[in-house]
Amino acid sequence: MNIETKLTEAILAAIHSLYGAEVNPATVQLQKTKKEFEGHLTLVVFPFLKLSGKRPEDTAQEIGDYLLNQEPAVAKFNVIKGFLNLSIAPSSWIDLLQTIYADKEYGFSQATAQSPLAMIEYSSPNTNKPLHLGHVRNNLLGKALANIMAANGYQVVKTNIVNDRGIHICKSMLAWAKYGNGETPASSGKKGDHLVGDYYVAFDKHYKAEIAALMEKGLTKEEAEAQSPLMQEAREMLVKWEAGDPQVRALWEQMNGWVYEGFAETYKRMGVDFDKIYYESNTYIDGKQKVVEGLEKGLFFKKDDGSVWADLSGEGLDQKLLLRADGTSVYMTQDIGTAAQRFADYSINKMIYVVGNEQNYHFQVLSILLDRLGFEWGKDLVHFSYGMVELPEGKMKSREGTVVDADDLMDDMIETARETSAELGKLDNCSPEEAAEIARIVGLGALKYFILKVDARKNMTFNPKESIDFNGNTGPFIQYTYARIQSVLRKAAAQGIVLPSVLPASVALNEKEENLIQKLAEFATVVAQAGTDYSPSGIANYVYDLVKEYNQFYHDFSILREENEEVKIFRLVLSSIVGSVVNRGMALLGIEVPERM
RNA sequence: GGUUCCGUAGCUCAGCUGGAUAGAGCAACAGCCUUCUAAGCUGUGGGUCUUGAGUUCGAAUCUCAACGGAAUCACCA
Repeated sequence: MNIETKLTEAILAAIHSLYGAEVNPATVQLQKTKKEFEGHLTLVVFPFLKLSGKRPEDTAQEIGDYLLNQEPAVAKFNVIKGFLNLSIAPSSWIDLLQTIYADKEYGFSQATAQSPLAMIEYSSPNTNKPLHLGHVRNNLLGKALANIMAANGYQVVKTNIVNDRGIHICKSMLAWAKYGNGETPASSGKKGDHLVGDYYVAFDKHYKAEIAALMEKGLTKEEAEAQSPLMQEAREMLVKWEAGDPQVRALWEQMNGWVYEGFAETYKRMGVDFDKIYYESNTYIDGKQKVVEGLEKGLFFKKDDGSVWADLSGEGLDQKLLLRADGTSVYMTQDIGTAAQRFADYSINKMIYVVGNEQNYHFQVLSILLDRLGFEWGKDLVHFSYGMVELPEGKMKSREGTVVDADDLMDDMIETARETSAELGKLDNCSPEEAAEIARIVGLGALKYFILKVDARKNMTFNPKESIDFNGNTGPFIQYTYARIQSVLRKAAAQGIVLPSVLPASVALNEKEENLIQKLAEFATVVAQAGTDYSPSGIANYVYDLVKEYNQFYHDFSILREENEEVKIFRLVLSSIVGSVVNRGMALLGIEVPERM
């Protein structure tokens, strides 16, 4: 049993016995003892002064005496002001470690068919351009969140809503048809999403040129934009698409197909995946349907021009458009339709949308609308809102060409990892295949960890040149520690040492070992906390703390050269547990760990 | 202007269900590789936790206000 839980119970018993009072377990504040003081756990006694009617020091002393007599886990204690510092008996540490060691799923809960189902939407790309740095943050957060929810006993469905319709894809299609010479991914050797993205850029270029030419002739910018033949063609194409024009549809399917192939490659490399993908081209009709139903039920209202609105002034918000006067749908309509399809497909208990914080308002509204429309999870939907990724020069602007492409970024990271490994001579004994694999794991690990360790809500700065280094609080540092643990374990195995399944009972622990055990025990709490807080960064920072703690231990105490056989075995087991927890923590973040590096 | 979020070391970030002298990394400086992987370890310097009130025995943490920054308040998605 967890030491903290055990102590909390003992403290409750102490208070009952000493002062005859039942107190709320939440008032028992146990915290880690500060480094400067002796002890492992500290009880804050201030909340109990009213019950004892005594000074803080005396109250702490009384409780300490009681615990020392009644609770075997307490070996000794000291009192400083209102703080009761408890020292835990070594046997309790060993028991705790044994529990963690024996439980391969320590800290995780398995989902059953009865478990609540969480659907997590993330990524949500447009089909007119490749994935960029913003998507990278989204994808990593979404995947990590899915892992964390699963570890907390949810059934998890990962989903993606692809924005595959609208004027943006028509622009790419039109540009390809006009300027493309029939170029395909196969003929050009370009990745499909990049190819389509290039034509999106080409459209913009030609469009800009048209505007400029029209303005030369004396038109205002607005007039020029309205008259641009290219833009008119794009709009006509959208109308044809909506009408189901076979030619336009065929081109649309062909080009989207290229994009999906490209995305699939990027996703695979990034290590993200989906259980179910929805397409807006399929859901927007349902959305309109739902809105019409809502209108009939009197949930929404119609304006004179025929447009349909929701009145949210009761919730302190404005009126929100749901259907245009011409009957076409807007973003909100599509999200309602998507929600309807999802609800029909799965019995969702919790819906989590991983979407940037620029859409906070949208999801506030969506939550209310879904609730009105009768979706059970609508009121409690979670908008897992994350901040923007900025570059040192400022925000990414596609117009200014400062967008960081996801594929390029991963290439760069892996290349940097390869170079660094080579400089350090790490790969001298590896085959080229092994070296490439390690570079991949380390490069991607650096990228993923760098992004995930930051609180998702915050805007973050990403400096491709400087921000990614491999020292300190980074993915490679953690991976490196893991690899070193594996190395020690391999060497031990080579010496014929077999790790026992039961720990030696009477090892004298040093302070570093006690700290490590305490840190390992926190893993379960941290995973649970990350689940309720939707916080991958909580996991990331925990793993770093653990690794840092282990590194100090590693440098202070030799493992394989330890003469006392029992101590050696104990330290090997401790190392292997640290390795296992690090591995599982990183797995929650979607980060691989290498066996050597 | 309304709403939401953020403000902690020179820089990038932890810490936030209120607890003792606020922590890491980077950068700077000084040590440690014939010894389990130096992508490491140790040490030094660096802070009015934006500001001001309030609640409390006790506030970086909770409340309110101000200041600074971001997003949004589109018949774009």
